[in-house]
Amino acid sequence: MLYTEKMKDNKNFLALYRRGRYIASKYSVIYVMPNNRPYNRFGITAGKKIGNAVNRNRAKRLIRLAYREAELKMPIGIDIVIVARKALCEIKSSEYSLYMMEQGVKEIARAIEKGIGNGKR
RNA sequence: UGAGCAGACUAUGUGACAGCAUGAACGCUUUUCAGUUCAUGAGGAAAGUCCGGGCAUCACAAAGCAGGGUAGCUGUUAACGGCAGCCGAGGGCGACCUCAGGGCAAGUGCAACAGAGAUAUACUGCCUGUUUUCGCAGGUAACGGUGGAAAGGCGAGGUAAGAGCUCACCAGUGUGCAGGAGACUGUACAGCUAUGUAAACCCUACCCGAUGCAACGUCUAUUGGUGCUUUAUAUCUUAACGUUCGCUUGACGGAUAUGAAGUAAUGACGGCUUUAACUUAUCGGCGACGGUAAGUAUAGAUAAAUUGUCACACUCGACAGAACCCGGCUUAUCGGUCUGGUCACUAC
RNA sequence: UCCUCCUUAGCUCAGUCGGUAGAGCACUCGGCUGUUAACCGAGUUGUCGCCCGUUCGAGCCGGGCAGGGGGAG
Repeated sequence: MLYTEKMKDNKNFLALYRRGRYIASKYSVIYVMPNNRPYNRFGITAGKKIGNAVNRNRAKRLIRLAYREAELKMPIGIDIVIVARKALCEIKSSEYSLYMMEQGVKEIARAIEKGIGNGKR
């Protein structure tokens, strides 16, 4: 990935869940928050609810793929965490990529603008 | 042809484009990052973590107790609670399958309800004596019912009635002899009849030190507290304290306080994949397995890699994802293929 | 990676050493009251998580699965 780091620490995840904005859909929940850095930080959550190891790995793969394809359109300087939902492992990958390219990026951009607005207030 | 038994193998395939991880080479560059090309890239259960072993550490890793495990025999193995062959018991017409399969003839405990009586007894009975009868005393345990189990079973003799009291056969126990590596089998004799339950306590034989790769090792930033090591001073003494899951013994370290110096944590790297390895051939063995020869190199990540889309083919694709590594066991699973026995029916 | 515990009525829990499983709340019916609540009386409710085994007989003993909780690094 071009300008993205992996997010590893649990405290970053927790901070994002508490303070970030979220975009929910049938397949996933996307948390975003500006981080004031020259790069993005990216994390994936695939919990036990989704299923066994095969399903969790598949969900992670699909999210990574979709993020890679949509990366160029993303705003820079945000923390982003995608939480997989159960419906994600039953669909084709193209469907989720498409969703990410068309809706996801727009929603993220809008959420970031709002988030910055909130921060200023 | 149908039904059934045992064992082994396999786990969609091919192509195009895009993408991921590791390694090598190339070129760029002080180096790194990024790039190009090539190679390789999950399983039969990778799972559950139920056993066993390697490896590492615990200062020595010791002895006993406690605790835990195993339980026909012989073999196999690094080891095992696995596996193979055999023995015994049970099931199936059979191929074959199942068995925690040592000891209640050491001790203790438990056995509800029913039943006269549950480890010792006498209700209904039978017989003898006595008695007008009722009943009483004695003998006896075959018959009756209860129960999972009633003191060997069944038949004959015997007797007042009966009883292993006697005999034949059978079951069980012990001893001798024969066979076998052994479990055990066969046979002769003897006295005797002994309820079940050790997946109840327990006894016998054998085995087990503990903790787990987030073990552990190397390098390194910072230093307020904390732990450890070294050293100086003071105090206490040969008993206390500390060390190894519990207890005892042994062994080892003298201990505590204060000051000074060093070191550990964090992070990175190693451990991390070449082996009790795999494939083929051959030899030994009924077999598990072992020996020899040749060949092969075949995941190693750390928020964690094998995928996505399209096309074609068919039997239309189940269960499911390595995390230190092996040998098993158990559980999940769409199907398919092959081999060897068995039974029934039909035809020749 | 490893260690432990639990699963019983609709809910919360008892059930020691094996012998047909209970308590409280809830629910149903009747009484009391002008009516409701409270109170009194009576009653219903279990594949003891699932599957094997040991035993004459398992909620209980042994083994294997499943689900859930807690803990250590």
